Amino acid sequence: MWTIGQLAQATRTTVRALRHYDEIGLLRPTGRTPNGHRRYGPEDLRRLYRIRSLRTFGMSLEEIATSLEAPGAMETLLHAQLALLSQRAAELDALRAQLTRLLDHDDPDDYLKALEMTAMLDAYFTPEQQDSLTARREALGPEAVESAKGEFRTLVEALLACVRNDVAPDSPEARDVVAKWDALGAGFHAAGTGTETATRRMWDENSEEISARLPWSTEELRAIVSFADTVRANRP
Amino acid sequence: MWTIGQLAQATRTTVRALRHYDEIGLLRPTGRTPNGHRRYGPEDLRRLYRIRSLRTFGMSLEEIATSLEAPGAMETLLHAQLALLSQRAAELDALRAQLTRLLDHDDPDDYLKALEMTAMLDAYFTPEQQDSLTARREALGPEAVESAKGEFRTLVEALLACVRNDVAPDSPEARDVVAKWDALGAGFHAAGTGTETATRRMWDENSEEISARLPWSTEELRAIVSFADTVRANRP
DNA sequence: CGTACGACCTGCCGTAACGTCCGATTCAAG
DNA sequence: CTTGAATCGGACGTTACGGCAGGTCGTACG
Repeated sequence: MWTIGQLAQATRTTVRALRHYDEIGLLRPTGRTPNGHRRYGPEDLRRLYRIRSLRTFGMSLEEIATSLEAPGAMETLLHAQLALLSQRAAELDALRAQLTRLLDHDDPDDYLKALEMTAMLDAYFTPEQQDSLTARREALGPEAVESAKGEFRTLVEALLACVRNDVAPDSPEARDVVAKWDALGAGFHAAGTGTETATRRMWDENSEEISARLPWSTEELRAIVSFADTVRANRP
Repeated sequence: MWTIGQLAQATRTTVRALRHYDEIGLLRPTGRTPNGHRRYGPEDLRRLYRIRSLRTFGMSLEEIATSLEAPGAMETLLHAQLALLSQRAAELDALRAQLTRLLDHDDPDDYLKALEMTAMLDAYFTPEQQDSLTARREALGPEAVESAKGEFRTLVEALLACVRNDVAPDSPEARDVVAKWDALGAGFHAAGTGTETATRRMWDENSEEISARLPWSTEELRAIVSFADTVRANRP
């Protein structure tokens, strides 16, 4: 039989934790001395060892309580906990990869924009969609991505010119530049992933933020998007 | 300019979280309408994106606040966070391996004893010491471990016989059996790791619990340990 | 014999990042 | 004008304890 201090020292826990376990009914001491001090016996020690062990595996005290009362539930819960640990490990790896990419970025003087982009992507694309996008970019190769950036600028200027000159939405000229525009975007979206509509939503709802890191104003971008919509609507 | 609800929806956060950020001064809205409703501007949105991004990397709101105020601290903090994530990943892997071993154990009908043992090991051996012990066991091979278990039982019985028959602690018979006992234990301890003294402490402080899963009583075990001590003390 | 000290007791507040619920306003629409 | 949705501030709940306050008990020391 041990006092609470002895038990805490023997199991590398704290007196406070043991009192907490007593409070919530997880580990009641075998008895009390006449003056009210807790007395722990060998059975309590064993139970405490089980508790501490399950806690290192990340179980909550409530889960531990139920698993210790229902003997058959133990194996199930341990397997569930293993699955949970594996899942968390996978998530952690993904996060680590993401953070590594961010730190390896070619523009290391300003992480703020990159941070905003990751959060924006998180808000608009599911993890699978993000994987699809990066896979697509990697398949295209970095030089293709760079040339796409250049083409993007050219197309934006061309569309802007159309808008400024009031080019008719059903003219072959307008149709040609919009077709090129759509083809450029399509190169980055795998079919059936929904990345196109997500991109569109992101573009619509964050045009101000997106324009903040592009050399055109919100109004200009909005104008060309609306113009492109009209052109598509007027296609045969 | 957006209301709190619009901002929450656009960034996949919650109204409550935004109010919380306002409360702690992490993200103050640009202004308020005359009636007191919060109004968020583009600058707020960008800041929120940074906040959410840093949060997915596991930073606390306090860390985020400091890193957003001090622009130079950002890179340092991101690297520190990457190191932290890597460390947690390693810990998670170790836990997963431990839990897998426990579930693969050859005695699957009773996890309770195994759980008690893992907690006991955690309490008495540092992680390095535990690694050293398992490495030693694996180097010896499973058949050697099994034969050691048998030899262990034989030696315990021999020591018990010595105690019961009041064999003199300086007799060659006693010295022989204690030498064999020490040699058996030494086979599992790598030199300089401190596992021997840790094992001894564990044995002394948990003799009741250890005896609970051995076919001898606490008193018998205590008696042979004390006898062995005497024999060692009487060695030339 | 008094007292100082250590170990124990109960009870209460604090933590991080919000979730949830409350009653009171205020907005937008019909 | 009324109704439903959105917003406001305030308060409490969550997890697994840490820490502190104020009181009790036993013992060792001067």
